[in-house]
Amino acid sequence: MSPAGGSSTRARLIAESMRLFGRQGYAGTTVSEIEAAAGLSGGSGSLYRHFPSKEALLSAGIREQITQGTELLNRIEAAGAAADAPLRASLTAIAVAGLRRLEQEQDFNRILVKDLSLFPELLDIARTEEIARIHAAIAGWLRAHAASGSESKDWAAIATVIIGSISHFWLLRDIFGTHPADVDEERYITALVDMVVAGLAGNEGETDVSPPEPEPNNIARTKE
Amino acid sequence: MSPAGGSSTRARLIAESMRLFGRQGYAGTTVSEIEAAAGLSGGSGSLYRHFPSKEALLSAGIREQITQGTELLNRIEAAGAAADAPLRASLTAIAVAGLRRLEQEQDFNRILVKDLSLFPELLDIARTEEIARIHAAIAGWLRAHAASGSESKDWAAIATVIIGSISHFWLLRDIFGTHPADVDEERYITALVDMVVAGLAGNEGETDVSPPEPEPNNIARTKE
DNA sequence: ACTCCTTGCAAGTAACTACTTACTTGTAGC
DNA sequence: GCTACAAGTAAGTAGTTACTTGCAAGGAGT
Repeated sequence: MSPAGGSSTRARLIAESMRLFGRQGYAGTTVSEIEAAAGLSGGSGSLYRHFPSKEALLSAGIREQITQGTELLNRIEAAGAAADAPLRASLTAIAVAGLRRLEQEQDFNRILVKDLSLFPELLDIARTEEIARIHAAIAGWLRAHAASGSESKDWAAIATVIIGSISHFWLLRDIFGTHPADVDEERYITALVDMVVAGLAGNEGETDVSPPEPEPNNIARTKE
Repeated sequence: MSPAGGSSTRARLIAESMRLFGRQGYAGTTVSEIEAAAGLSGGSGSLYRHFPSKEALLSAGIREQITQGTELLNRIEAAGAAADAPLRASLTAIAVAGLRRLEQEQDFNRILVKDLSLFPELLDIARTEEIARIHAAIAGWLRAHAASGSESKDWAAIATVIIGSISHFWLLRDIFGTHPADVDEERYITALVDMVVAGLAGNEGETDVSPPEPEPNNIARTKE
C-alpha cells in the first residue's frame, strides 16, 4: 500500500514520534501511541516493519532533524555574512531569527533537553553538528561585524551568553506556556540587544577585563 | 523502627526519588528502583507505607525542595541588600552564587525541565514560589544598586536576561557534561558581567545608536 | 502463472508496570 | 506477657510494555 496521503509511513512515524517524544518524553511515549498517531493500527507491531526498535526510531528522527538544521544554519550563515545593516538592527534580527528557529524545532529541542542524556551518541551528534556550529557562527559574526576599531574580546564567550540567554527565554516559555517573570519577547530582546551593543562598544576603562586566556583554541579545533 | 542510620525512610525515599527522577525522568524511574535506592526491598510495595502513589512522592519532593529553596533565597536577598561592593564585583558574586545554587539543586532543576510540564499544579508552585521570586529579587537589586544617576531601565527584562543566561549555561553543562562550546565558567561570567556593567553604565552605548537607525518594528518597551 | 519483496494486521510473547493484600517483625507502654 | 501500632516483606493483582510471529494483500519483474 503506497498512496497514503502523500507521505510515506516511515516519514509519518518519524514525525509523529518526535512530536510525542517532545510532549511526553521518550519513556512516557509508547510504541502503540506512535503507531496510532501515524495512522497505523495501534498495538499491532507495524512500527517494526520500518524500524528495528523504539530507540532506532528516536535516532532516525534526531539525525534527520539535525541534517535539516544544518541546512538551515548554512543559509543563516550566508545571510548573516552578507548583512550590512547597523549593529543594533542586525543583532535584533539575529535574536528574533534564533527564537523563531527554536520554536520551529521545538520538538527536537525538547527531546534534547529531556531525554538525550540517556543516548550519548545522539548527544554527541547534536553537540558537534548543531550546537557547536551555531556558537561558532555567532562568534564569527561578532568578530567580523563588531570589532570596528575596538580591542579584541572573547567572542566565543559573548556568543555563548547571547545564545544561552535566547535559548533559555524560549525554554521557559515552552515549559510554562508564558514566561514566569512575565517579560514578553519584545522587552526581552530589547534588553539583551541593549546590553550586547553597550558591551561591544565598551571602551569603558572602569575595570579591566580579566584575561585568563585571551584567545582560546575553541574555534577551528581538530575534528576526528 | 525509627533510628535507622540517622535519616527516616520517608526522607530517604524523597531524596533518592528526586535523584532518580532527575537522572532518568519520572516515567523512566520505577517504584522498584526507588525502593531499592532507599534501602528497602525493591519490588515489595514498601514505598506505599509512606506515600499513596508515585505521583504523591514526586509532589512531596518538589514541595520540600521549594520550601528549602525559598529559605535560601531569603538569605541571598538579605546578603545582597547589605552588600556595598562595587558593581562589577557584586554582579560577579551574584552570578557565581546563582551557578552554585543551580548545581546544588540540580535534581530539582532537571525535574522541572524534564517532567514538570505533566504536573501543572507543581509547575505553578515552582513558578510563583521560586522562579518569579528570584526574578523579582534580581530586578530589585538592579534597581537599587545600578541606578546611580542614570535613567530608569527595564529592570525586569535585564534581570531575565541575566538569569536566563546563567541558567542556560548550567543547563548545557548539565546535559553535555561540559559546555558544548567549550567556554568555561570563568570566561562565561566575565563576558556576562562585562555586558551587564556596560549596559547599566550605558548613557552612551544606548543613546548614540538608537535615534537615526531604521530599526525594525519591535522597539517599544514598557517599564514597570 | 510464478517468485520475490514489502507492508500491513491480529494475536501473541515474556517481562515489567504501579499498586494491593496478608502477614511478620521490632518497639513501646502498661 | 499482653496489647497496640508503625514499618517492613513476600507474593500477588490486573494491566501495560517493547517486541515477535503467522499470515494475507498487493505490486513488480520474469
